[in-house]
Amino acid sequence: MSKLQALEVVDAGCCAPLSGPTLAEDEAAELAKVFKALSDPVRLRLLNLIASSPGGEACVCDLTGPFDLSAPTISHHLKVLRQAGLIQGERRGTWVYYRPVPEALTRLSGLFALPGLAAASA
Amino acid sequence: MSKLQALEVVDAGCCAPLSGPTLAEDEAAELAKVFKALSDPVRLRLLNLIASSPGGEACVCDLTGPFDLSAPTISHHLKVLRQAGLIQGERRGTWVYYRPVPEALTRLSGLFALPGLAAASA
DNA sequence: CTCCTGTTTTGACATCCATCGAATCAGGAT
DNA sequence: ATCCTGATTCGATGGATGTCAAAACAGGAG
Repeated sequence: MSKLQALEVVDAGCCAPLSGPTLAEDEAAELAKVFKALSDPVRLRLLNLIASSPGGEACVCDLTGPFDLSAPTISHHLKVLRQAGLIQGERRGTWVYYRPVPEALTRLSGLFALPGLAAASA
Repeated sequence: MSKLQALEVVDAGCCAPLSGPTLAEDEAAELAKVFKALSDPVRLRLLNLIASSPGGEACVCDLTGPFDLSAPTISHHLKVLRQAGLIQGERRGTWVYYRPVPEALTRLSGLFALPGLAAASA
């Protein structure tokens, strides 16, 4: 049980846009978990910090500083993001490094694609 | 105050991807509200029903049936989606019709765009 | 081995949220 | 005017969630 990259979210249908065919109840429930993980400002900033880090990964030790929160709280938020399948962690010696899961992000991107629209800026 | 399309969410920066430059605290807070609105299975299905309706809009009277929930609860969820700027409502006579706000959806789509990736399927 | 540092888990607590019934508002019909 | 139906708001309640301190775990250094 020391696997840090375990995803607990079932990988349901990948790319059907929200404006597509009817969303099944279990698909909706599964997607809701992902959005719940994103529904906290701290987790959003954590994901942003990780995704924008050079090398595509960030050490937990660098993620605690930017916040006025205790280490357990940061660890809790990282766990939520991990269980949502948005990030994955790896231990290297003393430190743990997190990186985004690209498939999860691109999947979300496709979710909001609109049928007729190519790109609507502002 | 009978305006049903009032958006209470400040329209912060439109399209900077999550993997882009550092997310400011207030941007993160504002975005978190939007994701919180999406973090409920019922609201996800409501948005899906609305977005996939012929004519791009759906009557509230048609949104109550698919759920085993009371009308006040559905109304509550619609209000949350509305206040997040994801849908907008209009009263026509006895009935109220909701439609998605395209800019809100395309903005979210851009959020998850990955720097190097054009499109990663599956 | 014993420390020490980084990270996660545990347990508790305050706050928030989804849901309901009852009441209220909006608008058409009689 | 009075009714009736659709939709929202109000008030209450059980359950989920963010936060912390304390404890436990992981791994390197002395």
